[in-house]
Order: sequence, then C-alpha cells, then structure tokens
Amino acid sequence: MTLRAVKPRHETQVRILDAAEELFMQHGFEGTPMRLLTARAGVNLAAVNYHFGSKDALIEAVFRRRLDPMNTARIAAIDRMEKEAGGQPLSPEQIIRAFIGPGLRMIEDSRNGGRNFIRLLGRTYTDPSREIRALIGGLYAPAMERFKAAFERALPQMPRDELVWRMHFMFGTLAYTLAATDTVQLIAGCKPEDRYDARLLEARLASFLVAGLLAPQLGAKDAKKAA
Amino acid sequence: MTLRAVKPRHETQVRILDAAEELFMQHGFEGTPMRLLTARAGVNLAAVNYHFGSKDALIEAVFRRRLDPMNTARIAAIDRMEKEAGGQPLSPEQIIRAFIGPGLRMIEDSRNGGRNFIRLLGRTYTDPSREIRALIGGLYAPAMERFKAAFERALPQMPRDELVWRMHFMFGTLAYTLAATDTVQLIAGCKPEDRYDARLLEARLASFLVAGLLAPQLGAKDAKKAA
DNA sequence: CTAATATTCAAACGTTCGTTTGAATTCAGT
DNA sequence: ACTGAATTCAAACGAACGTTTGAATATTAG
Repeated sequence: MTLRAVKPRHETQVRILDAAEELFMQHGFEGTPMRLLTARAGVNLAAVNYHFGSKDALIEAVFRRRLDPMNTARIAAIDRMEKEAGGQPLSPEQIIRAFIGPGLRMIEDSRNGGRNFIRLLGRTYTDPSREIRALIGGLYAPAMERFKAAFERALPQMPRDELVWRMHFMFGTLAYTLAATDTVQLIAGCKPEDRYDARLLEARLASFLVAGLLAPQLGAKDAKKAA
Repeated sequence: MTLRAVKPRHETQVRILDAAEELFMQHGFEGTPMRLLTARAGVNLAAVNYHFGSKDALIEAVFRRRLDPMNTARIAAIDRMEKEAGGQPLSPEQIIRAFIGPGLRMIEDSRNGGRNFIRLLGRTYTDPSREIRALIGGLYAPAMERFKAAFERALPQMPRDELVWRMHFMFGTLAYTLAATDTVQLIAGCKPEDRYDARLLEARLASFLVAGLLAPQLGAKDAKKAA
C-alpha cells in the first residue's frame, strides 16, 4: 500500500508518456500509430484511450508533463533574480539565460527522455495543426508575458514592436537549435561524435542572442513604416 | 498546337503542385489526403500517381519546383557580388542579405502561392521524417557550401566550428521566421492586420543576424572544450 | 480520316488507422 | 475472504488511407 502499491498505480501512464515522447519525436504525431506506441510502451492497445481518452488528449498530456514545470521554473527564476536585484532591471543576458537555460539543460537528460522531449518541442512550434500550435502557445503564454515584461524593463528605450520582433527571432533561434540537434551537419561536416555539451551550447547561444537583441535598430526612414 | 495545346499540356501537374503547396502548408504531408488534394486541384484522384508516381514523389516535386531556382539565384547573386568586388571579400551583411533575400521576397508573392511555399519550407526543415529532411538537405547543399565559403572569406579570423554554429543559428532564425509568419502574435498582441512588409522584415532580420554573427566569441576557458 | 499514344475517369483494391466493446483479471476496502 | 471498482486484454468496428485497374476519352502524328 505504501511502496509497492503506489508505484504501479500510474506506471502504465508513465510508460505511455515516455513511449509517446520518443515516437512522436521520431515520426511525428500522425506518423506514430497507436499500435506501435502501445507496443513500445509494453501496454495494451486500449490503454491509451482508457487512461487519456484519445490520441489528441495524449499529445496534450505529453507536453503538459514537461512544459508546465519548465515554464514555472523559468518564471520562478526571473522572479528570484529580480528580487535579488532589488528593483534594478536585469541585464538582457541574465534574462536570456534564464529563458534558454532550462530547455538546454534538459538536453543532457538523455536518461529520462528529456532530450527526446526537447527535440519534439522544438519542432512542434511550427506544427501544421492549428490546434497543436494553439496548445503550445497557451502553455507558453504565462512565461512569455513574464519575460516580455522583464525585457521591457531592461530595455526601456526599445520600441514595443521592435522588441516583439526580436523576441520572435530569439525564440525561433532557440526552437530550431533544439529541434535540429542532429542537423548541424547539414551546414558542415560536423562529426556526429561531437556530443552536445549543454553548457557550451548555452554560452554560444546566449552570446548570439544577446548580440541580436541589442543590434542597431532600423533608421527612422524605415521605422516609420512599422508604426 | 502552339497556344491552346501547349498550355493544358502541363496544366494538370501545375494545378496539383499548387494545391499540394497550399494543403501541405495547412495540414502537413500526412495530414493531407490525396482525395482532398485532387479535389482542390480539380483533377481526378488517380492523376497524382499518373503524373508523379506517388505521394512521396509529389512532395519532392513540390520542393524542387521552387527551391532549385531559388538556390540557383542565391549562388548566382553571391558569384556576381564577388565578381563586382574584384577579389575583395564581401561584408557579412552582404552575404546574409543575399541568402535571406530570395526567401523573404517570395513572401509577398501571395498571388502565385510563393507565400504558401515559404511557410511550408520553413516548417519542413524540422520535419520528423528523416527522408524529408534528407531531401531538403540535399537540395540546399550546393548553396550552403557556397555561402559557407563566402563567410569563411569574410571572417578569416573566426574558427571553423564557431562559424558553423553561427550559421546554424542564423539558419534557424530564418526558418522559424518564415514558418511562423502568423505566430508573432504568440509573443505579443500583434494585430493580424499588420501585413508583412518583406523589405522591412528583411531589414529587421538582417540587423539581428549580422549582430549575432559578429557577436563576441567565447573566452579561451570555454573555447578549449570545443576543440 | 485513322491509328497510336497520352490522359482522364469511376470504381475498387487491400491495408492501416483510432476507437470501442465486453469479458477476464487485478486491486482496494471491510 | 469477499465484494465492488479499477484495470487489462483480445477482438472487432467502421472509416479513411494510398494505390491500382481497365475502360473511356482526348490528343497527336502519319
């Protein structure tokens, strides 16, 4: 009741979520049949519908399991840093690292499938399905608002729409970097043995993003067309 | 034979390609049934298999139709610019604009479906299917090599692997920006009536990418782990 | 005009999909 | 140990998938 009974209570659901994470990453949502998924998880075909209701509900559960704690941690990190700064605005690099840190560090967690999830997450930002994108957008909304506020405080001189675009660019760079962790060799013959060092990647990415965020703004001639 | 006969000769194939472009963008490859595709194109269900062989072959044809001329144009632009420079290396901004220009300007072509294709292309870089990614990678390879060479000439002091990473980041930013042309509002309440001004977007993106490409490199302490 | 080729068409093929069913089994509370 | 709920299981459901077929039609060439 206390030890042996508690564990298998949700074991089936965990096995399903783990298998879904891996297979969704490898083959996509529509490319992953329920039969393959349940076989990989070692459960009965009907288990997904019994525990989650439908395949779509399973997809949502896969994202909620990791994304909710991840974004909660991001918001908590920003809150803590601002409190420590005592009213002073944070530096852009601090904010950027607080945002990209949790995702990048989850790459190293190949043990518990965090790496699978991150890659899955990266390519789901641009999923064809409107419902899927809406789901991801909804899960991200609170954290996004929080970070936007932090950036506005750090860069009070930057116009609102300019900031939105640069956040868009930064978000895209992160998403693609996470999604295409095996596609770097597309550009150059990067040896596949070069395993990802998350700390090094974080440093490289942070340097790139900080520079982009603080890039020279458009001249007045072009900028007035944006207003 | 000269006017009425020439046009309908390939009209069916063009209608199929146009419909595929739009529907693949909206629903993905696996999410687009042949019956919907052929109905949208106004052709018979068997027409795709007759003219292209299979659905997979159609996917390849969709990309080849636009991507081959696009990358040819990119390479030609670089060649021309280098010739005009007379041996002098090009500026990073020149190279970046030569790369992102063709794609961004195709966004404005909503008439002939170029906008559809660009969004489709953006999200296919991170497609789950290995075959699809390999196809895209192969179509991009020549242009990628050409631009890598141009960057190496423009930035001789930058280490090879550092350049590869930064090209990766830049490529990701462009891909996501193209793919998520309706997701900017995810970050902020960007009014949907704000139509894309491709020239303005190109200026914003170029500024961001140039800054990122020229960002300060990692210190020696971190850099030696990369070697 | 006629014969040969190219294309279109309706219909059906076999397969695979997500989901449902109802009985069998395991578990928890008394 | 016994009862009721929770879970697992094999089997089947109807629908939708990509593809194939062979006849009908349109196009080209001699």
